[in-house]
Amino acid sequence: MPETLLTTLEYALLGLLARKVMSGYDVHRLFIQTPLAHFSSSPGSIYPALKRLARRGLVTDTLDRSTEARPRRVYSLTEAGSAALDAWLRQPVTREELVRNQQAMILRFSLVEGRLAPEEVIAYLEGYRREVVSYLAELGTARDRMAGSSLYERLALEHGIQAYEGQIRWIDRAISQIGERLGGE
Amino acid sequence: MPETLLTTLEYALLGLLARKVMSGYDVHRLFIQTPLAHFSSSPGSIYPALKRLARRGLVTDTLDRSTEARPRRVYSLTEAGSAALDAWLRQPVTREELVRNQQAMILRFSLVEGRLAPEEVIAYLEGYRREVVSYLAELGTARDRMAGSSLYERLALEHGIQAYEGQIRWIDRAISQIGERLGGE
DNA sequence: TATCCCATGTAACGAGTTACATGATTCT
DNA sequence: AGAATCATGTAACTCGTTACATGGGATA
Repeated sequence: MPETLLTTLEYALLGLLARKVMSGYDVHRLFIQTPLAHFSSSPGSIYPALKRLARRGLVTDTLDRSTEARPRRVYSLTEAGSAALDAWLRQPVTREELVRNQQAMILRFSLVEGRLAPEEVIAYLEGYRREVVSYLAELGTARDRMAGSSLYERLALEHGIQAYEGQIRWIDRAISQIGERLGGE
Repeated sequence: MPETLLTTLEYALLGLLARKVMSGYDVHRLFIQTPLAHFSSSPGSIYPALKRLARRGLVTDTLDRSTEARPRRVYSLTEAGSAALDAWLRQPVTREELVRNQQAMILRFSLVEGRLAPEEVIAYLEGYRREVVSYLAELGTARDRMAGSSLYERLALEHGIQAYEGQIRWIDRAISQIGERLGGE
C-alpha cells in the first residue's frame, strides 16, 4: 500500500532506530562522523523528522531521565515503523531512483542486515543491475546523437556512463560475495 | 563576490541561455529529452526559476509574437548573467560539492565550452582530482574502522569508494583529451 | 568566571513537487 | 468534433537550510 510516503531522511532514521534506540543528538553525531549516507546533520532537519515519524506512529519517544541530569528524548521503532522499514527495503530500484536518488538506493541496501534474507538482497541487486543496463543503453544512444556537441559535453556524458558501468562491476562483486556467504554456511 | 547565490537549476538555466535564447517550454523539452543534468522538467520549477533570474537582472524576457499566434516568452542572458555564469564556472570543486552536489560539479564542467580556456578547465579538473583523492583517503580510514559492521554496510561503503576511484580515472582521461586538443592546434 | 560542548529545540525562509488551470493549435 | 500537444503559468504543500534560542555541565 504505501509506496514512498516518507522522505529518504525519515527512512534512514527508521533504519538507524531499528538497530538501537537513539536520541536526536545521537543521530546528529552519527551523521557528522560517518560518511555513510551523507545527510545533513543539522538539528533543523533531524528533530522535525523524528517528530513526524512519532506523529505517524512509526516511532515512540520516551524521556530518559536515568543517565543524566538533563533528560534525553530517545526514540525507538514501533511495530508499524518496523513494517514500514521492511516494506521500503523490499522496494526494487526504479529508473527514477537510479537517476535522481542514488542515495536512497544504496542506503536501502546498507540497512538490510538482519531484515532481508540474502536471497532477497541478491534479487534486489539483480533488479538494480537490470535498471543500470537499461539506462546505459539509453545513454549510449544519447552519446551517438551527440556528435555535434562540444568536447566537454561529450566528456560529461562519459562521466555518467562510466559511473554506471562501475556500478555494474560493483553489483557483480557484491552478488558473488553474498553468494559466497550463502554457500559457506 | 557572490559565492553561490543561485541554485543549481538557476545556473543550469544561465548555461543554457548562454548558448541560445530559450523559452520556458524549450527548457522543459530539453530537460525531458537529454540525460544531461537530470533536472525536474516540471513547469513549477522552471518558470519560477526563470522569473527569479529576471528579477535579479541576470536574464531579460521578451515576448516573441512573430513566429506563432500565441506569444512565447523568451529569455536571454544579460551582461550580469554572463558574468555570474563565468564566476560560477570558475569556482573550484569543494568537498561539500563532491559529497552532496555532484550534479552541480559536472554540470559546471559541461558548460565551459567557449567560456573558459582549456588551461582553466584542466586546472578545474586538477582541483576536482585533489578533492577526490583527499576524500578517498578519508573513506579508506572509515573502511578500516568498520571491521565490526555487516557485510552490507561494508559493501555500501565500497560502492562509494569505487565510484570515486572511477571518477579519478575519468578525470585523468579527460585531462589528457583536453591536452591533446591543446597540443594538436 | 567565562567559555566551550552537550542536548534540545523553534522560526523564517526558500525552493522543488504535485496538481491544477487556461487557451490555442494541430492531429485523428 | 474530439483529443492530444503546445505553451504558459499559479497555488498549496512539504521539506530542508540557516540562524537563533536555551540552559546545564565541563573545562580553562
